Amino acid sequence: MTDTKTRLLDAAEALFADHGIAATSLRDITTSAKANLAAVNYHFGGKDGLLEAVFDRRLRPVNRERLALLDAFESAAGAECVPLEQILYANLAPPFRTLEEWGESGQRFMRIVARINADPSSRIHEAFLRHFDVIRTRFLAALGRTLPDLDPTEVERRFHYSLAAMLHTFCWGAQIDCLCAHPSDHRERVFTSLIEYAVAGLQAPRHSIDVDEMRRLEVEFEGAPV
Amino acid sequence: MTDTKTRLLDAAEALFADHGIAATSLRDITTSAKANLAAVNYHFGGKDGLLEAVFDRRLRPVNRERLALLDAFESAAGAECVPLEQILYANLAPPFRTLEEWGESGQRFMRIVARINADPSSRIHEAFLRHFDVIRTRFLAALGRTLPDLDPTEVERRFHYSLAAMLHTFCWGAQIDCLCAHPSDHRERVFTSLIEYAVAGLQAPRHSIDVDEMRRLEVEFEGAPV
DNA sequence: GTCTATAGCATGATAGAC
DNA sequence: GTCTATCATGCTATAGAC
Repeated sequence: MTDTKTRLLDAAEALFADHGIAATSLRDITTSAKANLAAVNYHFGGKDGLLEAVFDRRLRPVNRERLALLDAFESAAGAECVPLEQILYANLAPPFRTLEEWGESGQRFMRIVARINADPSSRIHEAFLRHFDVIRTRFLAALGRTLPDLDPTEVERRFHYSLAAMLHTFCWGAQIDCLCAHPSDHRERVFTSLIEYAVAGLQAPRHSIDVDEMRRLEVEFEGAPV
Repeated sequence: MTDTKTRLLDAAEALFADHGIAATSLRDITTSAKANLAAVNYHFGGKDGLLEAVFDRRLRPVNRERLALLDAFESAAGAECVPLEQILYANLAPPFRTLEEWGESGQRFMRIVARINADPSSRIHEAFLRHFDVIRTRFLAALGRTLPDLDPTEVERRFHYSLAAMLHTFCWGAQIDCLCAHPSDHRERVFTSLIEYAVAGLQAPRHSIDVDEMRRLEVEFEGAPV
């Protein structure tokens, strides 16, 4: 039998992911972990501490690996800028590897991450964001070097779009048909698909679309029978 | 004074968005709405009914407008396929318009949508998804016609990436510096930025990246000093 | 370090007067 | 349609035995 602390973390991770964080009570967790109700307060100081410990445990190694990968690619590039696909690979490969190595548990964890990310009102949201401070800075810098002609504001926007696509995939991967149509090579395909999409998006030419023209088209058809 | 039902909807929308759904009690809502505690059960049958009514109220007109726009562009295209940017415009313009027309209230609503979307365990999640059944089918069909050479599975994946970028923007728009650096023309810029990014992403060439090569590069640097 | 027991409070829902 | 009053349940957190 693993120790109480680990059993609590495992149980909390599973329940938070499956039923939501707010909907999961300490009773649910301690019952599932076959631990005592008071154990949570003893080991983690409360529910918030437990939640923080849950994502600390997995997020820390993932983000360390992300930085290591970016370092490696930057070394390989020397004075050149790092190719876009390598920057995205450095960002995506570690969580995907976690998904594989941790199995069900990894999938559940990613769903928790997606949920906290979408809920800025969560009390631990700030602590959550702090995990990404360095990541954000380093990856934005790398992207800026590779896309020198793009307004830094626009670089940041597009970086966020790419992160959103990734998080959405982790959150929905198990449920959207198209994302798991072929279970065997599923993850590998999605991984490649995400990078291809984001590389193209990040490189999108500016002023390539004419919004006003579509507005005109829209007005033309206003009041047309629906 | 507006009627109780509307006041309850307004109060619930604001509180759900600002503090989260689970963290908002019926007491918070009825107090804020200057209504009686029992009013929620009378008008909506309970908390879930209220939540469903909250997003029904705004989602229905937005999705109706989406379909109307797509219809208009398909009419304009005749036998041709609808250009990608028009399909994305039809999907994006209605929620952006809502954001403008409803002001603060619209922003809050979008945050609720993003939150429910990221939380598949919510009891009303199924009801939520039903709002998008027709949208999903119609837009996927249009995309498939415009991208005939792309595997339908891949079309669906990329459609999801694009939706994710949009939702993420609605959820974070007010908080990420880069998304609101220039308040005056902020929304117009983000709107255009999103379409440019998604159009490029949807058109991404397949097999344009070599994952294995990056894996080799990674192994080469394995164990390098971090 | 783990347990039992319980304090102290907030919750969603409802019954029934008006 | 709106109110008051209350029920039954669930919650987190803690005190104190072992």
